[in-house]
Amino acid sequence: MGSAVPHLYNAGSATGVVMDVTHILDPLNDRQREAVTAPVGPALVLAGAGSGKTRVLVHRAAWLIEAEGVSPHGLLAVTFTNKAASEMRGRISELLGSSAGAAWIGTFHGLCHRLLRMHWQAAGLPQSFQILDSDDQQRLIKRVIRSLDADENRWVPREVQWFINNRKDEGLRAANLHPDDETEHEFKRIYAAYETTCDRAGVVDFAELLLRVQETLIRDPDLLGHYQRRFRHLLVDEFQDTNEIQYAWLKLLSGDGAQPFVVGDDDQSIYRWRGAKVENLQRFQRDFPNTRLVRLEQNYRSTGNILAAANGLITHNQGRLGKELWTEGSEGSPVHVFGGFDERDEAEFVVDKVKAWVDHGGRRDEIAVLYRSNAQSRVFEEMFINERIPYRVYGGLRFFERQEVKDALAYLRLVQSRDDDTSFERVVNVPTRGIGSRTVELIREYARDNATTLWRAAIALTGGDLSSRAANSVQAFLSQIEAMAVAVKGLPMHEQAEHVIAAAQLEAHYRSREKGERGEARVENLGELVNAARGFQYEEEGLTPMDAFLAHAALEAGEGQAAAWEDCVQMMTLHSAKGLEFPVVFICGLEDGLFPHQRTMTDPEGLEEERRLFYVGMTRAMRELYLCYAEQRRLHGMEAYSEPSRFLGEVPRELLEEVRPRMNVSRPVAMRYGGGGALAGDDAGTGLSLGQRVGHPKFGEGIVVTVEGHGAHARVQVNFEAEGSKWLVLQYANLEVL
DNA sequence: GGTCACTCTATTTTT
DNA sequence: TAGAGTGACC
Repeated sequence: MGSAVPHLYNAGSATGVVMDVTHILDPLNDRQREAVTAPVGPALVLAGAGSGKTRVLVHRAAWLIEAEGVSPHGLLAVTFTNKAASEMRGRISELLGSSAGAAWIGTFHGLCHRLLRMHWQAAGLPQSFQILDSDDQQRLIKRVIRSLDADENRWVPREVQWFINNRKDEGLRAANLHPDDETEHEFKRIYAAYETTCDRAGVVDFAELLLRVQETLIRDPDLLGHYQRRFRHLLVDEFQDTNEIQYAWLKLLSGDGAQPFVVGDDDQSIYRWRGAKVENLQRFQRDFPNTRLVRLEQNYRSTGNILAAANGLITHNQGRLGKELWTEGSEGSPVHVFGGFDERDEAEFVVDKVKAWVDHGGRRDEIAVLYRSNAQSRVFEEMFINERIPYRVYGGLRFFERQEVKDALAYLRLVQSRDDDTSFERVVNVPTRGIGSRTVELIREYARDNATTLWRAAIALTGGDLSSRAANSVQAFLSQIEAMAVAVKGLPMHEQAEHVIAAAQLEAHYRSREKGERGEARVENLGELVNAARGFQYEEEGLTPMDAFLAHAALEAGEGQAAAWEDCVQMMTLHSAKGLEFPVVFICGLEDGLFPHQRTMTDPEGLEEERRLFYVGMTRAMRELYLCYAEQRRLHGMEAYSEPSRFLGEVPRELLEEVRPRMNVSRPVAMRYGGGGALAGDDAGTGLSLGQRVGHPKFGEGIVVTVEGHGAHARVQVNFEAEGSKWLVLQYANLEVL
């Protein structure tokens, strides 16, 4: 890697000063250096897992500033998560020995938010616009559906939300849609009504942040020109995860002059389901014809065997850009495979290995247990608790998403922006103050009929059509918010939060509603919220501290779990493991139907994404990788039997080592997960196929929904017309093919 | 307006 | 199995 001779560089034509850039180049290998020092111009770095992707980005930024004489002011670096953004900022400053201050470094959403705050007028937003998180968004959509008298059973809020966000991610407004059928028509109608409601209330959802910026820049060529001239250097992390609008946004900002430097890995694209377009990697090369392509394939993380196993697996995917990881390190141990009897057996195995690791002087936080879906964590948690092994589960409810925190925030938001319907609705009757569903319904109706917000509707109604009792309650609520606004004016933020929480009597509310620990925990969280407000540092200009804090709460929902002070086993889904590394990794629940997940197995693209997910999981491991499955597993309260994951059969067999092969398995080990497994729709030697109509002597007629296993051991799931869905062992079922 | 019992459903997740 | 959501009832 590094050389003893200092690297000198003629720093940018402007300065003519010769800089010592040793600290930037020394820690890099040849490929990384090639990427970092690429001539100013579009560049695409295909960075395999563990190949130093972040390092390249960070060093590129430093290189541009120190060697090319680029002002940090002209630098824009984009990531997907707040964590990645702050890491990048920190590392760049560290490398520069000074702050990267003027550079814009942040998430797509964070940067767009910043632009909207600066140019709220151009964007057509109220100055105090508020941000909806997905929970707020879903509630609002639900309300919109009701207000349209659409059938809630047919138009499921979740699905509508999905639809709207997908359209926005594609850059499409309701007005841009041309529905072909009734369903699409209705979606469009709801979308349009949702847009109107958001505009009226001055609220913006996540996807809107991007779309609104995009539209504003297109509408205002001066503004666009300004930013195009300013940001000549764009750095993008995790490029394979960009969606349509993010790509369009980058391209727009690039204009003719900017030099995007993007880093990504098509093999780690695991977010297609939420709109990410791997194709953007190829599109980039087409759209920026002189793109310099650099591949980073040297891996600094895993042993040779682990890499070979991962490489072997991923070759089963079609249409890859092509990349093969290698290492100068040792081969290490083989990849261990464990087949448990059931999920408890699987968990016990992990427990044993954890204990052994710790007994040999290892730390628990060097171990990660990865699984496909969150529900799988339970067995491990129970087992870890029994065995007194500290653990930490990632994911789950985040601080700013907690009910009590959101209630308090809603008060603060109302104080800030009276028209925020989402917040109004949330707290009109929390704590209960005699404003029942009937009254709220009247307010909604009035708001809808008069095209106004709930707040204004409430004001209008107190002087009119409400019963005197209801009118009094509503009036009391309105006055209370106004009083809060007055009382809070000019106070430091944490005192504002304190005041609002006290005035709304939220503590008493939670204490009385949930006795004992749960209620107490909520009260504590309210205290934490005050602390968060106290410690909040804001640097954005042109925005009140409170607006900044509220935006922060929405954009950065906080940690999933309290920070682990103890040395804990790390547990998380494969998705959340991306970007992390651990000496010891367990990938659990490797069974067909669970991983690859049932719902992806019928779709070849979905299956490839699952395979990439497995690849991501494997490449998290530095030294020891355990692949585990269970033959039988309790799922949704029912016992289910399944075959080991087809992916196991795609890992070169010579790299695998069976741990404690089960004695009662008659098939030879090599046959257990051979040859890629049966594809869905295959009859797997049972003579039955999915969708087949069958008759049963007792249950009548039905349709085969699932086929598992082979020959006489096979089990089928049949959806009977009369009896519903049943699992049957083929050997005894006496099914008649119809 | 609050409680209880019943039904329904059941990836992955950041912002 | 468990959690959310709903509707009936007090």
